[in-house]
Order: sequence, then structure tokens, then C-alpha cells
Amino acid sequence: MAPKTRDLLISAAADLLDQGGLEAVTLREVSHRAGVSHNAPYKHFADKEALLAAVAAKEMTRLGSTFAALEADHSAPEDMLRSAMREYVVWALSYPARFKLVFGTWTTGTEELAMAAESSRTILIGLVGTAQRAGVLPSGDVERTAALLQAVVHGAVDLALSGHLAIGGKGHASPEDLVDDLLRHLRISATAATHRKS
Amino acid sequence: MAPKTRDLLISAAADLLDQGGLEAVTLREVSHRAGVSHNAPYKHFADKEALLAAVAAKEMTRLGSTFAALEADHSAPEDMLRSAMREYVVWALSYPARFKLVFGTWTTGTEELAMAAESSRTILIGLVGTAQRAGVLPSGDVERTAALLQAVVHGAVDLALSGHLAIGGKGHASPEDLVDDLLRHLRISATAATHRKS
DNA sequence: ACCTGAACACCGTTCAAGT
DNA sequence: ACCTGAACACCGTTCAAGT
Repeated sequence: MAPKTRDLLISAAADLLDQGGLEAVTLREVSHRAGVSHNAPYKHFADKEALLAAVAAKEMTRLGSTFAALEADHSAPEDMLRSAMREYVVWALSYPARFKLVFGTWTTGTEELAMAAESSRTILIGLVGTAQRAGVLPSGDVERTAALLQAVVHGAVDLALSGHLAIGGKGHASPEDLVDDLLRHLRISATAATHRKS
Repeated sequence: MAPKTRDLLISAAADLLDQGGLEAVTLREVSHRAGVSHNAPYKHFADKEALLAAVAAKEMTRLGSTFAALEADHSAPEDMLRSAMREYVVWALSYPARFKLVFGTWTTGTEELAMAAESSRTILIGLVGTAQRAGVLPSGDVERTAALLQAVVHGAVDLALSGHLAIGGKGHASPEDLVDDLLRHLRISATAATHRKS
């Protein structure tokens, strides 16, 4: 079936976001690309922010799906975790404006985005729990360990996007490098704790 | 001496940023608060983005200064490092809009901001080097280790600001918690390497 | 239920003119 | 060198009206 106006608006907004960043997303241009008048969006969304929230929610849902697919792979726990982190990095670097939008400042509470984010977070926590039981991540609160991992990927990617990461220097600290470094140190920390116990 | 128009514009912009976020920063309102006409800013800045870049540069310089002050304290290396991370967190949570601005997407290259950021990064690298020599951080490329630390604070703070950090749950993963967790694991990792060597 | 055209208030930017 | 008032193009949002 042909996509409805609402979906056309969301897609057009996402395209404009990729092409020219958030400032390029005008309700008028979005409407034009969807083939409707410049105020038709108000029949589908409360305002511009509600449309952007729909784009963000869709994006977050997609990220959660790739995490879920990884879980079904049944590869080694640390590889699964590293793959999830890499998906996060690739997604953010490929669609920086979408990434910035998803984690941007929302003035109104966006229920749909919050639910999608919670769902993705739950899947990530599952991966972290598995890795903990396999002994490649330190034991301790799962949510907190998952938050530590998400903080590195998220921070590394955001710094890279704003040019505040020393990629040029001898350090060559790409987001992937930093994730690998953290995973390595966490595995060492987990191993040290095990040895102390046994 | 009385502050000149240029400085008044920068201060007014920063105030509006704190009060209502980036969207509240209008050249017209900034001008009004500075007591000049709505197009006077164009005699001091090329355009709106140039004014915002000046605000960002000033902010980044201030952050670098607090880092430098910490270095002069001569306290224990790990404490100095933790204090620097806490300054970063407190600054970002106190002035979220300024934080988002500094690490936002700049369409035009902003030389002033880039230099201030480079300066702050250099100071942080100094702190990291000292901590490495004290054995509380793993050895390895200084810049890369500094980048890992910055990625965690930055990511934790950005996630907290956008509500994607599980503060409510039992994990209670505040940015400060995550920084402490990272420093602890890195110290363990550093210690494990030392023991292996000796 | 969904869409349109006209209209309003607001904004960034430019320009001619003033001191 | 710095500032002003008028003007232009553009944008988000609202409203009355159409099917």
C-alpha cells in the first residue's frame, strides 16, 4: 500500500535532516517534499517538535532492533557487546543529525521516544548481563555497567562529531579505539577480581 | 572601565542561553538587552553563528582555566583527575545550553573555539600523564587515555541531560558515579599490569 | 477526517543613511 | 568606527473555508 501522508512527512524530515542538518528541516520544505500544503502537517502533528519527536522515536527503535538482532546471533558475549557498540558508532557517524536529534533537548515530554529508548536500553542491559556472567565484564550493578559502556560510546561519538577528539595526533583515538580500550580494561579488572577471589 | 558593546552582546547571549536555551537567543533580543539596535551586532560579528562561537570560546576558555587551577593544587594525582572530571560535570549540568553549544555542530570553522579546546585538552593530558606516572592510570598513549576519560564524562553528562541515563533505577548511574567507576577500573587495570611486570 | 490559501507575528540579514 | 530605521525573504502557527 502507498505510504500515508504522516509517514511521508516523517521520511521527508529525515531526508532533510541528513542533507542539511536540523536547520534545513522547515515545515514548509517538509510539506513540499511530501506533496502537501505547508500547513497540512498540523493535521498529523501538534507542532514541528512533535514531528521531530516522531523521527527520533523511529530512529531509536531502529537502533534497538539492530541490538536485538545481535542478541540472536549467539556469538561470544564480548564480541556481541563490541558489535553493539560498533553499531552505535556507525549509526551516529552515518547520520549525525539524527543522532544529535535523538539525544537533543526536548522541551515537551516525548512519550514515544522515551519508550523506544527504554526498550533499547533493556536490550543492551541484557547483553551486558551475559558478558558479566561470562567473566569478561566486572560484576556489579548491570544497569550501571551498561551505563558506563553507553557513556563511552556516546561521548566518543559526540566528541568525534564536534571535532574535539584527537584523531589526527599520534593517539589516533577513534570512537572504535576508545570502546576497545574500555572493554580491554574492564576485562582486566574483571579478571583481577576473579583471581583475588579464587 | 565600562564593558564595550561586543562584550555586552556576548554576555546577553550567554544569559539568554541559560534562561531559555538556544532557541531563546535571538539577535533582536540580544541587541535589546545590550541596549543597541537589532542590527548593531553585525558591526562586531559576521553573523549570529559568529556571536555564538564567541560565547562558546569564552566558555571553553573558562573550563580550561579551572583545569589549570587544579594542576596548581598539587594534590594526589587521582584526586586532581577526579576533581577535573567533577568540574566538567558540574559545569555541564549547571549550564546545559552552553555545554550543548560548545560541543554542537559548527558549520563554519571557528578558530577561536578550536584553540581554546586544544588548550584545555593539553592541560587535561598533563593531568593524565601525571596520574599514569603515579601508577593510578594504565600506561599507554597519554592522548588516547585522556580521550577515554573525556569520552566517559562527556557521554555521561550528555546522556544525563537528555534523560537517557538511568538515574531513577537501582543502578543510580549519575555522571559522577560513572566517572568514579571508570577511574576505579582503570586503577585496577594499571595495578594488574604492574604486578604482572614485577 | 484531511487539506488549502490567506494572514500574523517573528526572525536573520542587508542597505542607505546618520554621527 | 559604530549605530539606526526601513525593508526583504523566510519561517512557525492559526483560522476560516473547502471536500
